[in-house]
Amino acid sequence: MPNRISDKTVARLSIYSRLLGGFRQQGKETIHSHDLALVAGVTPAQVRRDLMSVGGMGSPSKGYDVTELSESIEAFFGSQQRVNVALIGLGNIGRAILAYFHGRRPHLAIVAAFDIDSHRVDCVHNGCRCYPMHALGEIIEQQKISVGIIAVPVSAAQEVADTLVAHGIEGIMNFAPVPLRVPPNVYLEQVDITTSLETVAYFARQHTQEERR
Amino acid sequence: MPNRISDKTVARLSIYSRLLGGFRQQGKETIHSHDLALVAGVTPAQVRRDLMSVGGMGSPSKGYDVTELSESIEAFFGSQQRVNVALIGLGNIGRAILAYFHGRRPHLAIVAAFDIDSHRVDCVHNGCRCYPMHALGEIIEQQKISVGIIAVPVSAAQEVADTLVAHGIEGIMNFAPVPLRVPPNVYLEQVDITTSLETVAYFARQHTQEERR
DNA sequence: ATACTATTGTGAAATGATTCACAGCGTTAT
DNA sequence: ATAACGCTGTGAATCATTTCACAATAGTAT
Ligand SMILES: NC(=O)c1ccc[n+]([C@@H]2O[C@H](COP(=O)([O-])OP(=O)(O)OC[C@H]3O[C@@H](n4cnc5c(N)ncnc54)[C@H](O)[C@@H]3O)[C@@H](O)[C@H]2O)c1
Ligand SMILES: NC(=O)c1ccc[n+]([C@@H]2O[C@H](COP(=O)([O-])OP(=O)(O)OC[C@H]3O[C@@H](n4cnc5c(N)ncnc54)[C@H](O)[C@@H]3O)[C@@H](O)[C@H]2O)c1
Repeated sequence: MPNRISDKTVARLSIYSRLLGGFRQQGKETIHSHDLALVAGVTPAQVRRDLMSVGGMGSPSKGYDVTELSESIEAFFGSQQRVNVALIGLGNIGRAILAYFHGRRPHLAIVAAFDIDSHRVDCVHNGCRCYPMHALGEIIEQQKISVGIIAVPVSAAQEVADTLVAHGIEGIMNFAPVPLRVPPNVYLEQVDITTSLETVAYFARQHTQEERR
Repeated sequence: MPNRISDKTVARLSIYSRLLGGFRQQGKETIHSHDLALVAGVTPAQVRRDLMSVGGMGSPSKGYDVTELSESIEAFFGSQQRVNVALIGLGNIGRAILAYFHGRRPHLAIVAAFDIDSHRVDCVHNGCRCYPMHALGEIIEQQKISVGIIAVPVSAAQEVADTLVAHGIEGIMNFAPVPLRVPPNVYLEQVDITTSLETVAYFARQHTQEERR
């Protein structure tokens, strides 16, 4: 593969896509890199660079066609083919995520939840059934699930990851604050909220000190 | 300031700190960059680079003293001075976060929550009282709050951010999937879970295609 | 003591991401 | 028509981050 697209670019394309959806609804027909950059909080040059990845088809002095661009990015994300997601761990954060994603993106849906707690198993939250852990392999295969969200305690996270990998999962979003080991052919996204908050606290203090100078 | 420490390094230091805490508890006295790198999922060279920022005091063939290093990083994060955090929006994700951070880090605590919903106001969740929005300025000043977590709907996020900034907040962690505009002296961390999941789904599919080659 | 080994700390090189800057080109005005 | 404008697409430059590679060094064995 000659030019691989970086994860940063992919993340920004997702943001552009969401913003373009808004512009589309409010009837805006064209948009300039400058305007998209402003609302996305990036530079115009970066918008243009990123849009090259999806074959940026803008016109000078008219900018980009909102509908066309929106559809190009959707196509880039493969909206034609559905990605099914499993959620492991229906605790506080698991339930919040399930509620949040319910019915949001048609091509990207949480289709099954799993937990070891027998009180949670067999309940249906937001149109999604919770299965016992031993059903994991069977359901992943049946429902063609390719992405897993890990929302279990730290102590269980690596074991759950191993199980997911063993059943052929190709991407994992992990909320447990522990670095997971997965094979290189599985894409891993760590969402470490503790670390993020600690980083914010650190730089917040830095700013204060700089002002004092 | 000659050498500013990057946000990436700060985030990794937070991870090292947490891992070192574990090693400390289990009585490990020294650790090598290689071992810390393994559990943190980074390279040994990166660990050593990062530790230079906190004045890395390792010894050849003995490695780093776990207790000493742990305390150095804690000091780097300023554990002597408490950082007080406000949470705006006590919905699904707000409550999950409140439950999660309750009593976890002594020097970094959510001390007040805010919501416009009168049903939520005045309740106490996990030892944290929920105040009405109009009390924001007063409580921020009283409790010396310097960091805000935004967990309100997209439509209200920018307005809440502006209010926080107006009351002197210095760092914001934003869960609403919309890029916020804040002045450059306020540190902003976007936690965009939708975008993260979309990125995972994209690269998961990529991996599949590469395997097919 | 002395030699040997394994690991740190860190310049220097490599890699990756962002920004600059401008040629080329629709669009609009005249 | 033609000129003038302002924006896109992109090569090149800059900036940031990671990795390499090795001299310096503390511990260990002989
Ligand atoms: N709540 C938050 O805001 C938050 C923030 C950051 C990180 N996290 C992390 O997310 C994870 C979950 O947090 P939470 O607050 O939802 O915790 P929780 O205790 O409310 O939920 C954990 C769930 O996982 C289930 N579980 C435990 N072991 C399991 C296993 N082996 N297999 C399957 N399910 C299992 C439990 O039954 C429970 O339902 C933790 O690792 C936590 O550190 C949570
Ligand atoms: N739940 C998730 O897993 C999840 C994931 C990613 C992002 N988010 C984002 O986090 C935010 C909150 O999500 P949620 O699921 O908790 O939603 P929610 O509707 O459950 O909670 C929102 C809360 O904010 C309060 N609120 C609304 N307007 C307000 C205002 N102007 N000032 C103060 N409080 C106000 C509401 O009363 C409510 O309690 C949303 O922007 C959502 O997109 C949530």
